Amino acid sequence: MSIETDIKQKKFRSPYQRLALNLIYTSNWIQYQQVDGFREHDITSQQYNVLRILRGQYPSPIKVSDIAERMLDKNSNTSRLIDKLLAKKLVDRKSCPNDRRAVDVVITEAGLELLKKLDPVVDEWDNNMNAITHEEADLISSLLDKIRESKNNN
Amino acid sequence: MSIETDIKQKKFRSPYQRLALNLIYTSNWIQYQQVDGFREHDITSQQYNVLRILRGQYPSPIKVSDIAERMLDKNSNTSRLIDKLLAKKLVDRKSCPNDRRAVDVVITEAGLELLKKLDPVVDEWDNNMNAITHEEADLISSLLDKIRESKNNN
DNA sequence: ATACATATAATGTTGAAACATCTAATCAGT
DNA sequence: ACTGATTAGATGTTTCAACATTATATGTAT
Repeated sequence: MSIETDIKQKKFRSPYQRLALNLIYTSNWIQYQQVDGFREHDITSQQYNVLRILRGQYPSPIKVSDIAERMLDKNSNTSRLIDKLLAKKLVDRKSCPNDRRAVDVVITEAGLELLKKLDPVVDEWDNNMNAITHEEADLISSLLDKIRESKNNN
Repeated sequence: MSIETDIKQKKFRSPYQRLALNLIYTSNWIQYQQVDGFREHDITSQQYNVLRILRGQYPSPIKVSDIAERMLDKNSNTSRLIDKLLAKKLVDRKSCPNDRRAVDVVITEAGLELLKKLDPVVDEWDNNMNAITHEEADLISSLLDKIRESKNNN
């Protein structure tokens, strides 16, 4: 459905405004799918995001601040997210030997297994985008990059 | 900056996955701007969203459920959002004469004035997208619509 | 070496989101 | 008209997000 129909707004102040609303709306739409899908695995999208970052580094540990830097939601409270993951034994945490302020985090076997189980589910969500081509997806990605880029140079 | 750099992830499982992450990331990025900008006006993005919906109907009233339907975040608790707006005297609320279950909401003069003050600010955010053209913005919008459309038909 | 600034993570607090439940009004079928 | 189902909105509760503050460790300049 067009964004006009979805939010029942006929006119926008500019194509940019329509795009901004569409981006937020579509992002929410994607995230609802995820929240629903992750619920039965007793994990949140943010926790999943952390686990995936940890897998990207595995078997190397990674500091809490580096995790925070890589998250989609830069405001998330990484300390407490890791508390939750630790309670579920999906990650290990130990003080970093080189810098006693820092804390090293590693994904556990159980964490890796959970991700493995979730991979096909997540792939399926992503592939639900196949109403557009790979090339179109890449085109959007590069245009979004361009949008964010320009603002940083203000 | 490219999404690869922003979230420091070099490889994605597919162009669709990169797009999904980019959409969420960019949506968050847009919303942070808004939260910051609205703060000094003592209003949240969601409250702003409600006010804009109300202005779209002005001077007609609109039911709470109709507001909920038009919101970007379909899960928001519209009742309590309107409580907040009422407390700031930005909206009026009265029982709907035709259906005593329903509640009619109208934006007040103060609400309209606030929106008027915010319009140039919001336009400026939207126009920060001018690293891409109007045509490119419309192209993205229509591709996003296509993505959501396909899922509804599953 | 000391003092001050910065970096890192944890914690405290407040308000909102998420979700379920509840009440009242309306509708639909008999 | 009566029953059950549905709709609309409000409210209760728990968890989480947002933001500020704190504690400790490290870096830097004198």
